[in-house]
Amino acid sequence: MKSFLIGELAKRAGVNKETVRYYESRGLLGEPNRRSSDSVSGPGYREYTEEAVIQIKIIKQLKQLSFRLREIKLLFELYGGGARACDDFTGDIRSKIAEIDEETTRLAKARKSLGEVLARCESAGFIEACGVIDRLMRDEFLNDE
Amino acid sequence: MKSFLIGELAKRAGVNKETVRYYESRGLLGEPNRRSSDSVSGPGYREYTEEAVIQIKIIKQLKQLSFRLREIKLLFELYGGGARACDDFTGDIRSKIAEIDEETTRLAKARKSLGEVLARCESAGFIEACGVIDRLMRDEFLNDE
DNA sequence: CTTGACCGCGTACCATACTACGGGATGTAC
DNA sequence: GTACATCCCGTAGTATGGTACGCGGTCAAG
Repeated sequence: MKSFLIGELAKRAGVNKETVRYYESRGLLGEPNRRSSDSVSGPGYREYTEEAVIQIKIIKQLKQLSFRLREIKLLFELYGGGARACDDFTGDIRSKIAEIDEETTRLAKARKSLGEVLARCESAGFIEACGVIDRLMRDEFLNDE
Repeated sequence: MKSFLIGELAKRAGVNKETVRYYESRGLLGEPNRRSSDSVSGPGYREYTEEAVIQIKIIKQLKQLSFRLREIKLLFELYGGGARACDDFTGDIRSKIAEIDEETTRLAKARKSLGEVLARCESAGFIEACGVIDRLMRDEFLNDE
C-alpha cells in the first residue's frame, strides 16, 4: 500500500500538520513508521497510510459526539486493550449522555431567558421601556445559584 | 453602609478570592476603594459593599446564560457607556441565541447517536454483537464532515 | 549542486476561566 | 508584643485544544 507524509495526511483528514503531531503527542495516533533512507541523522519523516486518515476522522467524529481528547484516548485504549463486553463502553457512553443532557438543559434555560429578553426588547425599543438591563443584570435570574 | 474585605465578598458571592481579583483584572468589577489607614505602605485592602456582591452574581448569571467573560465585559461597557437603545443589546443577544441554537443542535445529534449506540449495546451484550465500536469508530458517522 | 518544498522538533503563544503558591505586609486579639 | 488571620501582588500551573514560529535537516527536480 502506498504511504504518504504528514502534510498529505493532514490534507486528506482535513486537519493541519500541527494537529496531527499534537494528536500523536496526546497518544491518539500511535507512532508512525519513519522513513530515513539515505542519511542517518534526524528521526526521519513520518509515513502514514489511509488507516491514519480514518483514525483522524474517527477522532473528529468522537469530538462531534462531545468526547474530549482525553476521553477518546481512553476509548481507544479500551478497544485496543481488548475490551469485548459492551459494559466496558456503556458506562462511558451513559455518562457522556448525562453530560450532554445537563448541558442541553442549561442551554435551553439560557435560550429561553434570552428569547424573552429579546422579545420584550423588540416590542419596546428603549432600555427604560423594555427593561433589558433589568432582565439581564438584575436579581430576577439570581434565584437559582 | 458597612463595607467588607475581599474574603467576605468572596464568601457572600459564592466565588473565591482569586476569582474576585481575576474578575477585577479582567475589568469586570471596577477598582474598589482601598483601606490603608495607619501605615502608608502597600496598596491597602480592597473594600466592598453589597453592590459588589450583586455585581458578581450578575456575572455568574450571565455566565449561566452562556456569555463569556469578554462578552460580559462588553455588555457592562455598553451599559456603563450610556447605551440607551435596545438595539445596542439585541445584536449581542441575537448572536448569543444563534450560538446557543447551534450548540444545541450539535448536542441533539450527539445525544441521538449515543442513544442509538447505547440501545443496541444494551440489547446485545458483546462488542461483536452490538457493533458499538463499529458505530462509534467506523465510517458510519463520517459522512458529515 | 543548488533551489524550493517539505519535514522534525522545541518552544511559545492563543483563548477560556480559573486555581495555587509564596513572600511579605498588614490587622486584630490575647 | 506576639501569634494568627487576612490581605497584597506577581508568577506559574491546570485543563482544553489547538496554532504559530523558526532553525536546521532532507528530498526531488533541474
